[in-house]
Amino acid sequence: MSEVLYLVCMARPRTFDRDHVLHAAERQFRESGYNGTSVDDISAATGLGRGSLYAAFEGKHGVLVQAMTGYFSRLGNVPAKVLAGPDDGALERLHSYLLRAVHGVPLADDVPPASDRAAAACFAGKMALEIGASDAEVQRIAAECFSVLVTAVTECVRAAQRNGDIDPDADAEDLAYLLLTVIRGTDVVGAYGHSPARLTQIAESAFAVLPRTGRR
Amino acid sequence: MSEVLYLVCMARPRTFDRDHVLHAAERQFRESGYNGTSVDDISAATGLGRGSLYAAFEGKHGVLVQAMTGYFSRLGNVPAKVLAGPDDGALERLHSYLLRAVHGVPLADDVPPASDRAAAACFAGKMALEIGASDAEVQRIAAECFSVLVTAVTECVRAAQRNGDIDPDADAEDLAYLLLTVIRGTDVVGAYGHSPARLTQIAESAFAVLPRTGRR
DNA sequence: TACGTTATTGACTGTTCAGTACAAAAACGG
DNA sequence: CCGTTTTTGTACTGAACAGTCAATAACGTA
Repeated sequence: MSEVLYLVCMARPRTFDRDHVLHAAERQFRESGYNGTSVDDISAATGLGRGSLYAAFEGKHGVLVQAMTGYFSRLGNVPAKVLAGPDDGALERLHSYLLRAVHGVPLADDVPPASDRAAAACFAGKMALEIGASDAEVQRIAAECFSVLVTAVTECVRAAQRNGDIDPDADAEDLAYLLLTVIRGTDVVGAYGHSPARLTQIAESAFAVLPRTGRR
Repeated sequence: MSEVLYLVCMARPRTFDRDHVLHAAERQFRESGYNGTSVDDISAATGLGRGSLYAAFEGKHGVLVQAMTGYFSRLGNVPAKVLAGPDDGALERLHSYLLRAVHGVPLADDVPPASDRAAAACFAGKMALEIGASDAEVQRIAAECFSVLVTAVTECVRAAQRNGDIDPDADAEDLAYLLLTVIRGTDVVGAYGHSPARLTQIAESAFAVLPRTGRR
């Protein structure tokens, strides 16, 4: 055969932006859930044909996994960034984070406050609750997302403790788990149809009950 | 014809127990979600043929709605019963309820502590999060479940306030929403794969941060 | 301009889906 | 034992499903 080893040879470049496609798929999964979304839905939402989808990712499940990974790498470090800073303002950063988080998770700088409820809930959490019990990989990614949040919030609580705002006897990690459980809980409560004002109130209550220094 | 008007004539009675069937369907929906459950799955889980299913309920969606309604009427009044009582023990009842709720919602008297995680999460909450955004009826039923919980917990918080255990200046309903948000949140956190011990810790933390009388 | 390579496209496959139709069987009062 | 009504299981239907594939298009290189 005349195979002359064309080692350096460019082929047709892909015309879509990978991250953009995964983000569109994420929106679709958010809206309809995993089992409620068909490959055609993904195809329509992303503009990619079925063939391209199977070539670039690995079928429906591959799209989900990579969309979750993309979600994580896009927003996973936002809370840490938002919560980091001098001990002085730690409590206020925690307060501000809580209020924002219940309305549209790790808000990126440019992302609007949350178009609707479905877009606000934690993507990883929603997928974990739907299929995490029977999909170890999904559960793993979701757990990783949450773990990063726990670390960031714990660190901020510790900062507030150092600054004398939060009771130094309290376990910082326990408080972090509590606050993040509240945030995840608002995803469910929001799904019941409660108003944003109610969710804000819940976040304020959670902040208000934090054990402050010198109160007892 | 020889139609002699047999007006009074009993026909074949159904052999299955309606509530039992709906409970089995609930377990299936819990395990696989709504969109992840096929009518054949329901048929297998309940032991009923398709014909009987469509005759007794109204297709898949009808089974879900009636299973949720059954869930509500089966367990909806349990929290109120568990939380009701003299002001004296209100705080302890709240404590006990919190601890039990995170491991397997409105525990009935005979129901074991929760076979697995999927069985522990609130059925209404899980369905609401999966399809509530596009299914008004499901959202309505779920919201009704939650509303009853809020009422029961609020009442218990008020009792604890009257007894001097909880800060009387705190808004009882706000605290109830907060506690219930924590409970719902543990459904999500549990889906991440966290241990029951962790969920217990979260519940204990939530209880510990409740504003007590005379602390400030 | 011709070639190798990869992306894209849309049609195709066999399967599974929700819902319907229907015949057979079962259980009751008479 | 009979007539009636309901249950019950099965077979069917058209649509939707996930996944595959061959043909075509677009590129850098020679």
